Amino acid sequence: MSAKTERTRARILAAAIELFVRDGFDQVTASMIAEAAGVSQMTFFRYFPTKESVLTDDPYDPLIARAVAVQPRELMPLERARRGILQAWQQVPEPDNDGTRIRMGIAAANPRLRARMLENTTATQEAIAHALQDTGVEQLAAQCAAAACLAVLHTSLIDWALDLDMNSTLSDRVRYALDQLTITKS
Amino acid sequence: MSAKTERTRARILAAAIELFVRDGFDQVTASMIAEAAGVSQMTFFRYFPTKESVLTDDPYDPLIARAVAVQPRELMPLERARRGILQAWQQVPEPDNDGTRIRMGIAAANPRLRARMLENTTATQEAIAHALQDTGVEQLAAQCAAAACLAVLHTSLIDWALDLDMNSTLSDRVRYALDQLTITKS
DNA sequence: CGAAAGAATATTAGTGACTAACATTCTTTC
DNA sequence: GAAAGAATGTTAGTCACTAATATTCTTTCG
Repeated sequence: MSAKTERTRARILAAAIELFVRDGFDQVTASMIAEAAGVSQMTFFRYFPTKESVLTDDPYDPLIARAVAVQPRELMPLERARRGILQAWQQVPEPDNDGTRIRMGIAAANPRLRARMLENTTATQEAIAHALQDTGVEQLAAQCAAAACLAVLHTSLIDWALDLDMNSTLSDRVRYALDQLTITKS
Repeated sequence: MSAKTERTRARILAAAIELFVRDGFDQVTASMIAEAAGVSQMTFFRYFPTKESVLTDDPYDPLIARAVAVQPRELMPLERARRGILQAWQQVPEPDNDGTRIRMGIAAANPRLRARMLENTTATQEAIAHALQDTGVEQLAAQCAAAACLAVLHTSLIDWALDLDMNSTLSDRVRYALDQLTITKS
């Protein structure tokens, strides 16, 4: 119910990553992963609903919405979303540079997987938008602010995952990326 | 090579839309569309590489990149991308409220299709980002500006497609949405 | 300890989105 | 009006994913 389940899951995930790295995501079939992990194809899909979910399932952030809701109401919607995400992000530990970064790197290199990752942020986007709307922001404005911030967050994640030289930390990039949303035109 | 081809394509498209509207995207198979259009399943895939592409293929944007590249270099990257998209958009005719809007409405209601639409903007995003980088903008900054603008554009398209009351035109919304990216904080 | 309950897994078979290979039927052109 | 070339059909196959049912662990409790 738990110990074995977790071991199996870990085995499948490790086998999948290894094959993806070696042969490329599209060249690897679900059956190949299953065989490498010593389970049946059926079992693979019990642990991961889709082949893509091996890479793109990330239990992102329910706390972002709360951080957005708390921002001062005088600010413009975009600025409130921006600051909320920034604050929420600082409370999250820097992701381990082993697993997460490798998985993100594979996903970042594949357009379909990138789109999938963005799709997974839909819930967060809705949550942010609703938090803004609850304090009087118009619907389209709220959706746009949320979408822009998450797009930028997503972009910085990809940039980090693809930067093999590891020039700076992820949170540095997130901060920098979110700053791009500030137009400081004189 | 042309007359017949176009007629066939139109027949397939019309049949697909009708079935999608009646039964829902996921309930309709490619074979059903083919049969309704009086062609073989093979022929369907010759005209539309994927079932999703019936709805999500939009030859929008090669001109956007050019419009971005032309913007004054003194402006911040985000502002340049924003104005470029805005100008490019104004040169495009308001989409016919029949076909386009119905198709977009179906796509907007389905998370997988929304992701597909976003994926299709990848090329445009790269083009915008490169146009900015060619004038000295840093890579991550350029990518962020492009991603934010396209996310907002995408958001306004969805909003328009799902607004059954048709309160305002698409270009009105695009303008409004892009304006959200301007933080006019004192 | 040992059997019954419950979870995890395997097997088999099927659907639906696509693709490749090849044959066949238009259309066009000279 | 036939030859060249394009569009279409047929057949068969792969791969992601699902449903149903059988089977093998694990656990737990008497």
